[in-house]
Amino acid sequence: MAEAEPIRASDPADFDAARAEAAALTERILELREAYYARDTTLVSDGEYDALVHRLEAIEAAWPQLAGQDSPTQTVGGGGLDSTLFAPVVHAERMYSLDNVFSIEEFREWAAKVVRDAGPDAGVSWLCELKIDGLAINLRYASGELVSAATRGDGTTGEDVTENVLRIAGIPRRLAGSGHPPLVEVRGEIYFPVAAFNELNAEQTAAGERVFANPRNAASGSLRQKADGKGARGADLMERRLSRLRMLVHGIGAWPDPPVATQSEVYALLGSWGLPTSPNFRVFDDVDGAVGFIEHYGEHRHSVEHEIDGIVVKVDELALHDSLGATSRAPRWAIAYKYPPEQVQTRLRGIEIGIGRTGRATPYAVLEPILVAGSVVRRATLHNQDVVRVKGVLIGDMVVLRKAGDVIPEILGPVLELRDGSERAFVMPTECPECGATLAPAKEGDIDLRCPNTRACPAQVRGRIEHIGSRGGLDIEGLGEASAIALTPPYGPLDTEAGLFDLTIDDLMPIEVPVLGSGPDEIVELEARAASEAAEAGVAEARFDTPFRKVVRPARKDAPAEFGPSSAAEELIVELEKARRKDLWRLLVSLNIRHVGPVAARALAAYFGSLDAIRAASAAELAAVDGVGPIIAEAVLEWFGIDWHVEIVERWAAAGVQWSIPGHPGPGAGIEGPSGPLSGLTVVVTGAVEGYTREGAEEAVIVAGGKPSGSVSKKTSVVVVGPGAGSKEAKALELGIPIVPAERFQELLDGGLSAIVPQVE
DNA sequence: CACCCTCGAGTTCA
DNA sequence: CTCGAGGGTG
Repeated sequence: MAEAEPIRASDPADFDAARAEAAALTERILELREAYYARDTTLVSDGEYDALVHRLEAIEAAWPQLAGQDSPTQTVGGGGLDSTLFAPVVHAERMYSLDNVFSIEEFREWAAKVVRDAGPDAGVSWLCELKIDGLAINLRYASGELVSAATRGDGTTGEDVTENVLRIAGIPRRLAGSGHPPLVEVRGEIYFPVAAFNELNAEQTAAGERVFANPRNAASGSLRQKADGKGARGADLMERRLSRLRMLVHGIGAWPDPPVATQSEVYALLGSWGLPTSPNFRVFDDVDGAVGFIEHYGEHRHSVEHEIDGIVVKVDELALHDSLGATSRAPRWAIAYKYPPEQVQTRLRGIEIGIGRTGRATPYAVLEPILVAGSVVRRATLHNQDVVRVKGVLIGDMVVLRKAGDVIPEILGPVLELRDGSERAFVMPTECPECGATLAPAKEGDIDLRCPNTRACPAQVRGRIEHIGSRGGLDIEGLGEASAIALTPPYGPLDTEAGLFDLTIDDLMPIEVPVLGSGPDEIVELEARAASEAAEAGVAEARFDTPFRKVVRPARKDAPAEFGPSSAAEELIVELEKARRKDLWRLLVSLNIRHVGPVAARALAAYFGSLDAIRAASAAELAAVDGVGPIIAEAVLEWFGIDWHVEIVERWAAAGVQWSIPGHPGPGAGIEGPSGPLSGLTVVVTGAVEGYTREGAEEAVIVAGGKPSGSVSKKTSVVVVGPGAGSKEAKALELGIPIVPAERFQELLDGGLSAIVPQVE
């Protein structure tokens, strides 16, 4: 294996260097290939040629936006494709590739040059369309009949995939209308819709097959399948894959004198022939319009059914195409603006275990840091040991990484081609990395392993305390992840949450945590680093942060420094004081009873009115509450059966926590929510609503008598949509559910749906 | 008993 | 955000 130089994607300064090197490599490889295939000349050894290709692959792995379908790593001779399987087809007119730009600045430079070259009198308009991440295809029609469908290949010669293309929905064998030219080539892109691509990869994973790195590879792989001795299962699978492909056309070739003057008219013509054209294109007569288009789709890449890896900008006037001409590779009248990639490859350095607040052991991937969709990712969850096995990743693998829903990093699978034998399998540890207890399944046959040391495992105590402070719990400002770390062993005094409300400023002041970074599982590493740094500097001790203490008076030469509480410490004590009288349901959530989150807790609190009543209830009485079934009832009973749990309740009560709803008439009463303008309505709030936090908006819905919900379904009555809304708005439209703009949220709260509906389209 | 909702839990980074 | 699983309903 040609072990390439380490390449870092996070350094933008390196990008230009990588791009230049990739261009040079591409040129050299194509030159060697041309000599080999066309002139039967071997200029370098096979080994040297392979080294060049590997180097290019390594660069493309680090900067996927450099890997286009015309890269030598993608075309004949690069990926070990067996081109003999498909008959070669010589395109009637050469299929060009496009030059790329990677910034608005470069795009403007290109546009300025086009305007200059077009001449002073030419009015240039810009046709902008989405660059589909798919596979370029050339359809040849003779007098309206499809005679062949071929891949792009090297631009001159492609592969005949007519058989398979004919099974793709929407590609006509015979063009609609009449007056077709004796010969025309229609250029387009075959692609996998994103939803189908995700399904396909899930199926591949389940079947133990390799995942496709991107929709382009998936489209290519599907289209190159051969119907042969694979049996009924193979044929069926092939049919299923082909039926999921789609195509959009975006150009013509080999037609010397088309009866149109602009590219946009070409699209209208193609549409009239019954060919699928994209609805998402626009023509602008100034460059700013094109820039706006590029920026718009940069933010809405997921609002179309196919993957977009950029925007193609073409000069609309066909006359200018001729006068501008082309270089040897690409036309001068079109350019591809490439967005940064959302799917990348990086090295899997290791797999470690995290312990959650319920004790569940979760393996997560430690990755070579890499830039994906706008942020540097270092870790990604692997859920459990089964998922690790199913994904088939080994420690040391290059892995394909993406951000699911643009947020959560997800490992899709290993890049098998880049294995060199040094990778090793992950072995699930048998001991809790935080407390050393033996991990075991909670029940016979469970996949998840758990740390059984519920009471004392520092990771679990820390997790529970963080949960208590969270928005869905007691919502204590100043009690987040960092404070939870500081308050629990090995740094703080809380070995369980029972003592939370007994904390005083004096307890907080002595706390010290290692100064570097944050994050529970990095602590060990950080301590080591802090210690070694301290040793190097000749200091006796590692450097520590004191989150709850600050120097009040600087030390004079011979006097010791004086300390006082930090504002964080004072805030925490004040917030804890306030928390003692928060709603009963919040206190219930804070007990960390399994399956009891904000919703179940609200139901229980409203029905019973006090913790004593809940504690006194039988399983049947608990399950009588709407939204509570046998499992939750059993979890509640079990929770109260454990001594140290009861101790939490008692110590909190002794510290002034109010375990009841004042004025509640007793069990069984008070099940009616407040009635108001929104009675009986289920309301989903998505995006930003001015004047409200998400929590606050939900609270407001409850006060108005409505039921807030996080997901849109048939049962949803109305969806409030603010700026930044995502898939929920689309879902609401799909289901025909009324949508209310955020500005009118207040009207909705005051007057109910009837105040809004007559004015909603 | 087979659905379809909804809820809970885990999760990443700025 | 996504997954899996609890709970309610036809």
